Amino acid sequence: MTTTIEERCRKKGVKLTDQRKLIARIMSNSHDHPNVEELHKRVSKIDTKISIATVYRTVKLFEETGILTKHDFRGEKARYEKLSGYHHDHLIDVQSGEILEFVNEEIEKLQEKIAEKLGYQLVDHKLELYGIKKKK
Amino acid sequence: MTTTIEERCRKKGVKLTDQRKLIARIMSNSHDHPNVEELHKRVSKIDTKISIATVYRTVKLFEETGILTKHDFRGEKARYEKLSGYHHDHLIDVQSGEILEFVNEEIEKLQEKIAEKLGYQLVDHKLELYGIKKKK
DNA sequence: GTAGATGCAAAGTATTTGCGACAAG
DNA sequence: CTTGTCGCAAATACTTTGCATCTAC
Repeated sequence: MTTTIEERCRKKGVKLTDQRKLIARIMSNSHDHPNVEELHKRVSKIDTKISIATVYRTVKLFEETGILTKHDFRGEKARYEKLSGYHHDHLIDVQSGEILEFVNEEIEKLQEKIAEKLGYQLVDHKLELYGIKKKK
Repeated sequence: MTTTIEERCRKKGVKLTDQRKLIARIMSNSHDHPNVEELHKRVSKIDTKISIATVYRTVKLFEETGILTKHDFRGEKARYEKLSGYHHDHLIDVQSGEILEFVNEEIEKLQEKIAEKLGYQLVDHKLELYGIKKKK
């Protein structure tokens, strides 16, 4: 895991500082979508000297390097997530704030088709569902 | 058009000030998705005294009243759009910044289905496609 | 007349940046 | 060594808010 990130950094000529390694490691082990403040809190537990400016700089760098993705969910501050191999979208529980991930091939294909019809080649997309839990 | 907005305001007990009427009118006549700064520029041409704070307060109010919707497209400042009767999603040209609107029933239904499968009732969603124009 | 709206400037948030000290390659 | 990074604090960008004044109803 960490090796992969380190390799990716080397390939891009990105210096591997302790701070970056730490942020990479924490994000690799995080299975949620922390915002910068929360991420800073997590890394601070290990490196008490790390500044939030470095966290901001690093997530931005990692986003450009393709290690993290940024999410701007409705009304919230930016959250980050490790870029895992498989693509997925999100469903946000508007009551609890919980975030579920899902994959749906059919919807992916439809999006391509729509873009095509409009004369565009899809380079990216964002699909967010907002819902409330059903009681059975 | 304007009548409708005024009616909606009365129904909600929202006072109809000149500033609000003006903002409503400008948004009704706008067929794009201006951000607050741009909207303030447009209304300022007619009412040179209107403050940007009022524009911020009004778009927020109109959003809650169901007159406008807010969009947070990737990396841009918040944009607003009049809530027209029909629902649509957006395709953003990543090169020119142009925004196209589209409707696709199939995708709407799929989203419902996905939410359902996850045990949720859909209350809202956001679908944005980012693409580059194809040359023929 | 009164509750609520406005304009202004000041205060918040979230994020970025300049700079001298420092560390990676 | 040299180039890029770090921590810090100051700066920026966008948005909200306190307050005295004014306006819709």
